[in-house]
Amino acid sequence: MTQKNRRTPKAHFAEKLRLAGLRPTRQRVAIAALLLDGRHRHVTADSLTEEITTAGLHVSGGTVYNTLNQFTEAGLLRRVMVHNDYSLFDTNTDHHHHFYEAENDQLVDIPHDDVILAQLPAAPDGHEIKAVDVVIHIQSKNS
Amino acid sequence: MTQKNRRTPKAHFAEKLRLAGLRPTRQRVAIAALLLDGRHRHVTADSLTEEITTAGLHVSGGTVYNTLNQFTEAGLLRRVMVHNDYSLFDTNTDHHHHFYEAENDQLVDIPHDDVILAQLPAAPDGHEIKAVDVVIHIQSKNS
DNA sequence: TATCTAGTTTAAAATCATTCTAAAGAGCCT
DNA sequence: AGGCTCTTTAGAATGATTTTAAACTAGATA
Repeated sequence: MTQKNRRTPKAHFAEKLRLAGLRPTRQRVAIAALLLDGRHRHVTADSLTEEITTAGLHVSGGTVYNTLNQFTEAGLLRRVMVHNDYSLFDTNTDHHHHFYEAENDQLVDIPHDDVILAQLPAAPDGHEIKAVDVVIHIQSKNS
Repeated sequence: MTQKNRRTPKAHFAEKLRLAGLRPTRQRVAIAALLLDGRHRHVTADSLTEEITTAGLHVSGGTVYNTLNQFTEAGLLRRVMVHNDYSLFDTNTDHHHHFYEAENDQLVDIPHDDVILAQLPAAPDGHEIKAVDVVIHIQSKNS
């Protein structure tokens, strides 16, 4: 069982980063390999750092934050806004929405088509709509 | 022109606070008079502190934060989630949505009826929907 | 392959919004 | 007025994130 996960080799992520306009450094490739493998999930600077450590690697705190921001800027990640305690990033960049349970800080994806916006207001003069985010706040029934 | 704004006297706000389960202290009444006069706007701990100062009053930083949180908890204010730089509070607690322009950190209300949600997913098992927030991210056309 | 340079990473310090603390003060009930 | 609890206060503490300045590296060039 010494076989590493090689389904998606480094070169693939390096290329992905180049296409996104980011120089594929060792750190960025490592983080891309962890976050951009197609699995949809939500991460924080903290949880990502943990993953990196678990993978036997080390990336400085500043770089974790920088990378998360750069990936988001480049459209490889999506920032989810549900509270102001710390930043949440979604590895699913497709257009979709979220359920959020504040009590347990639980975030759950909602497929795009499960929400139908039958009518939207026109953007204010000189502006255009970039994205529409729907957050459905939920709570457990016995509260 | 030494006449003060007395359209909504202190007693009115003290009563409002009592109904909300909050002891009407000098500071809370002062803040209520500034925020709960029916004008719809968005404030931050900072902008509120400024208003208080402009009104010739003083309330400690801790109390400004506590009051904002307590008012929100009591349903007198609504927290708006559009970024994680600092907390934003909306004096309009009616159900409504927002346009948000990140570039200038501009937040604009959208009347409730201007957004029609024709279909929503069912809440996860054991949960119920508490609120649905729609944030329409916009940008100026020449960017 | 050696060299260069702009872009990156690093650890540590700095920032900044927000919360906590312990002591002083103020509603409000009797 | 007395007293009990909840509040306010200034200042310290917290914690996520950003900044710093120096060391490093990807990638282009010679």
